[in-house]
Amino acid sequence: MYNFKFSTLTKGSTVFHAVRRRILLGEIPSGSPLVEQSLGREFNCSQGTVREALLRLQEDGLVERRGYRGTIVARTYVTEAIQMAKIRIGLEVEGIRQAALSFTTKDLENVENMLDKMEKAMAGGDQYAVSELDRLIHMTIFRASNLKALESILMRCTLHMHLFTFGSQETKDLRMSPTEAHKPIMQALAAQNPDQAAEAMRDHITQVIELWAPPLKSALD
Amino acid sequence: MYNFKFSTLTKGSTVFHAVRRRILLGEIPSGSPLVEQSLGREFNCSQGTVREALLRLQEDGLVERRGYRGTIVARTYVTEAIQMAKIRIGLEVEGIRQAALSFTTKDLENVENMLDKMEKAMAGGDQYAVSELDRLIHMTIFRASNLKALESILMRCTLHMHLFTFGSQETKDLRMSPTEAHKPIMQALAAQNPDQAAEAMRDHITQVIELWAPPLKSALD
DNA sequence: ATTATTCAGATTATCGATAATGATAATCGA
DNA sequence: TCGATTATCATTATCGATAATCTGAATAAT
Repeated sequence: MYNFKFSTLTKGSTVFHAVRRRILLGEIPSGSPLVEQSLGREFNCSQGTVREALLRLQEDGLVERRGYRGTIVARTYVTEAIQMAKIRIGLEVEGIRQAALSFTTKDLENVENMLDKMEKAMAGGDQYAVSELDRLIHMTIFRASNLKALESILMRCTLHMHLFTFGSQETKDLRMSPTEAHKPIMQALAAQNPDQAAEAMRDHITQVIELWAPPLKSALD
Repeated sequence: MYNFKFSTLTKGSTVFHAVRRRILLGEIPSGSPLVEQSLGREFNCSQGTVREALLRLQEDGLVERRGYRGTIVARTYVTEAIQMAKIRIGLEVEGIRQAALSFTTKDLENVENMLDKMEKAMAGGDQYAVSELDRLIHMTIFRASNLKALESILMRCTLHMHLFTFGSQETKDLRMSPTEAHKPIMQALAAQNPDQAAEAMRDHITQVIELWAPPLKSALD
C-alpha cells in the first residue's frame, strides 16, 4: 500500500537521464560513439531499452543516430548555435508574455523554491544540478504560456546552447547568484506585467549569452 | 555489384512513413490512438519496430506519447501554429540567405526536377505527393545553408503547420502552379543573390500561409 | 598500382514472449 | 449506500536471442 507513486522511472528513463547527464557535463565528448549493447550491459538492461533512451536523446538533439553506423554525441557549430539562440529568445520572450497573465502565486512559490535549490547546488559546487535547475525554471515559466508543442523545440535550443558552450570553452566558476539573476523576471511575473516580463527575460538571456557564449553575442543584433 | 545503395528502408522506416502519411492526409484524425501491437499486426512486424517508428513520429511532433497510457495523433492549436510559423519564416529566410551563396547549378537542376514531379503529382491529384515534394524542395534549399542541427526544428514547424491546416479546414483544390510559386526563389538562387532570395522566400511563405491558413496570417505582423 | 571481392567484427534492427503499468469495472465490508 | 479494495483488461515496457547491415582490412584480379 502507500500508493507512493514514486512511480515512474521507467528503466529507459533512467538510462536517458544518465546518458544525458554525461553528455551535458562533457564526460562524453562530442562525436564519441554510444553503443547500444555496451550501454545495456553497463545499465543492466536490454539493448532495446537503451535504444529508446537514444531515440529520446536524439529528439533533444544531443545525439546523432546514423542507422547501422552507430550513434554519436552531437556536434555543435557556431552558426547553428546562433540560430538556436535566436529561436530561444523569440520563444521565451513571447512565452513569458503569455505566462505573465496566468502566473499564480503558487507558480511563483514553486519557482522561488527552485531558486533556493539552485543557490544550494551552486554553493555545493554541483554544476550539473545548477544547469538542470536553471532549465527547469525556464521551462516552468514557459509551460505557463500554454504552448506545449513548442516546449520540445525550446528545450532543444537550450540544450544545444549548453552543449556549444561547454564544448567550446572551459568552465567558469564565477557566476552571479541565480536569485539575483532572475529577480527582474520574478518581479515582473509577480506584477503580472507582460511587457515588463518580456523585457526582463530578453535581458536575462542576453546577459547569460554574454557571460557564457561571447561568440554568440555579436550575432544577436 | 552495382552498389546501388537503394539501401534501404528498414522495416521501422516503412512503418514510420506509412503512419506519417496517414496522419498528414488526415486519415487518422488528431487525438486518435495509435496502438503498438495492432500496428505491428497490420504491418507484419513486431511491437518494438512500431515503437521505434512512433518515437520518430514524436520527434517530428506528429504524435504524443504518454507512457503507459498510449500514443495519440498530435493535436494543434492556433497559438502554437503561429509560433511555429514565425520560427519557420525566421529559419528559412536566414537559411536561404546562406544557401544562395553556395547554391550550385546541380542543386538548381535538382530542385527544377522536383518542381516537375510536383506539377505531375498535382495534375494526377496526388495531394500527399504534392505536399511531400514541397517539403522536400524547401528542405533541400535549407540544407544548402549548412545548418544541419536546425533541420529537424524546421521540419517540425512545417509538419505542425501542415497538421494545423488540414485539421482546421477542408482541402482546397485550387492552387497555383508550384513552378510559378517558386519562380522568384529560383531566380534569386540562380543569381546567387542572398537578399533577393531572402525576400522571395519570405513572400512565398507568407503567400502560402495566406492561402492555406488565414488564421495565422493576422498574427504575422 | 589500382580496382574488385571476400570475409570477419562490430553494431544496429527485428522478433516473440513476458513483465509492469494505469484505467476501469467488480467486489466487499462498514 | 458508499468508500475502499481487488480483479480485469488494454497497452506499453523490457528482455534475450537472432538477423541484417555497415566498415575496414586482407586478398585477388586487372
